[in-house]
Amino acid sequence: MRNDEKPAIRDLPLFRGIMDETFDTLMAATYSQEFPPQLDLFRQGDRADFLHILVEGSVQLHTEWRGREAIMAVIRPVSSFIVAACIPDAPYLMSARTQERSRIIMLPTVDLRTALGRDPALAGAVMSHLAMSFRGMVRQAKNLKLRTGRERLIAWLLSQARREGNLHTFTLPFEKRHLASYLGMTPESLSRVFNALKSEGITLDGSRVIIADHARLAEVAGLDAMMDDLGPDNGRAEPWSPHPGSW
Amino acid sequence: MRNDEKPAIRDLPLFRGIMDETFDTLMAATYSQEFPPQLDLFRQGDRADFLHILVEGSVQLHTEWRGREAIMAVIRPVSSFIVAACIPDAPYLMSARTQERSRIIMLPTVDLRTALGRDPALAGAVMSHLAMSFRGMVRQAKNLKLRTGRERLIAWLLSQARREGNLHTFTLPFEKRHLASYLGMTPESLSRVFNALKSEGITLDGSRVIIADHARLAEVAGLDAMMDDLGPDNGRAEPWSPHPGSW
DNA sequence: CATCCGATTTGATATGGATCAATCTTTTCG
DNA sequence: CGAAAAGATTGATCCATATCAAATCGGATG
Repeated sequence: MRNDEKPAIRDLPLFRGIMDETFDTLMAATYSQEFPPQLDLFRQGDRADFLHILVEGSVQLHTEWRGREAIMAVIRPVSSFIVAACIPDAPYLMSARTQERSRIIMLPTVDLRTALGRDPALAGAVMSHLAMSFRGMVRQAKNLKLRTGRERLIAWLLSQARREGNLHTFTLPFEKRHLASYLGMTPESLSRVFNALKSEGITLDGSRVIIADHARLAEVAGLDAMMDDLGPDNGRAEPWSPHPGSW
Repeated sequence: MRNDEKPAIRDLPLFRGIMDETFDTLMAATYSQEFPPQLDLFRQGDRADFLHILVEGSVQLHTEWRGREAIMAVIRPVSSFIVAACIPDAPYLMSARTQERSRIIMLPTVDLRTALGRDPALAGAVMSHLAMSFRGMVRQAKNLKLRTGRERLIAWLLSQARREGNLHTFTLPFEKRHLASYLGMTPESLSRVFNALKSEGITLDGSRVIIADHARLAEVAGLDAMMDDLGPDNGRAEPWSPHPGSW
């Protein structure tokens, strides 16, 4: 592993509070690898042998069934992924492929498990990570059950703008067909919905998204802290009324 | 809390391996309550003050947005729920209501957190629980993205039959409109799909489901260990080929 | 056991979104 | 730079599923 990567990894939620000794032991057990774009890292059903940490590039977690496929998540650096498969030593539920050239640190689950037994703080960190992962997936399922494709797109665009820190404009971080897949629709439908959104003040210039009036749209679209990932403080503080209309 | 309930609770994945002292301390902090049917236990957005353990009855976790609502999970005894909201001290992402008369043990998150700091085994257990919860929600999201309503229903029926231990017949554990909501469709659609499934050898007698040829259907329907909850050993042992066609 | 009310089913219709096909754009690479 | 490939858009059509309305069914209750 390269030394300039260490600080960022050390600062991951997964490792932040743990003992230096634990961290060093873990890092000593890792392999670091550079992967070309579009490379399959593992497939759903494979035994989860490694905890992965994405240091550079980006990775798609996707799933396939009977010839259909859908992107479940896109990972960006620096973050760990598929922790949940490593803990119970179960097979991966999703496949992974690099989206672009990526550098990935791989930690054998054996070593993770050993460290877990030794450093309670690590267990705590893993716990938090899993809790947040779970909540993220709940959000995704809620989106799929309660919103139409159009609504999911608007919500995603607004959330993404917030994450990027620019409420007015940002560049799509992946191809439109992948966004479509992530949102659970076809590329054709996505294209049409984008067209329809012009009237709402959302315009496209290639892969650049321009949002005319973020605040108004967030209101109209029903952006919701319980359903959308609204940034770092998301769902912690509660500046909204928890029971609208209850008082 | 009633004493005859203790053994079942002690045996929860969440508490199984922990120290007796931890368990006793935790139990001493709990409130036990009996709730009538259809009672709201909490609503999404509420601060997560309690870890819940369902001892008797059944509970629906559901979610609402703009007048639409969907059931995300149905909990049956004995099991803990909404652990994931307690860990990071975040608001509930789902609302809960009793489906029938239910007895619920409530453990203040404060006490849970104290115990977590004292007993590493508890942290381990929570970790496992969260990992499995996450995987369950991934399965649900995969279902929604990759399958049609018809396919989701078939998969659910077959899985349910396995869980109940009778591959041939079982009784629906809740009303059809709730099943529809859980599967992400309207009651009308569910009814029509059931009708269409007669030709596949699935018949309905009131709330009794009869499956003519489970094995054949499981094959035809593409029941999949990576997507369906196939029972206790689900996704652990690997009696299937991880890469169909790879050798 | 008759009544009532909610759950379910059935029917008719509307619509979101998929599919298939063709064209246009952008990127890649010799 | 220019051809080829891949991605995106547009158009036409089809299908799954929602919606709205009405008719049954079935269980709870007095």
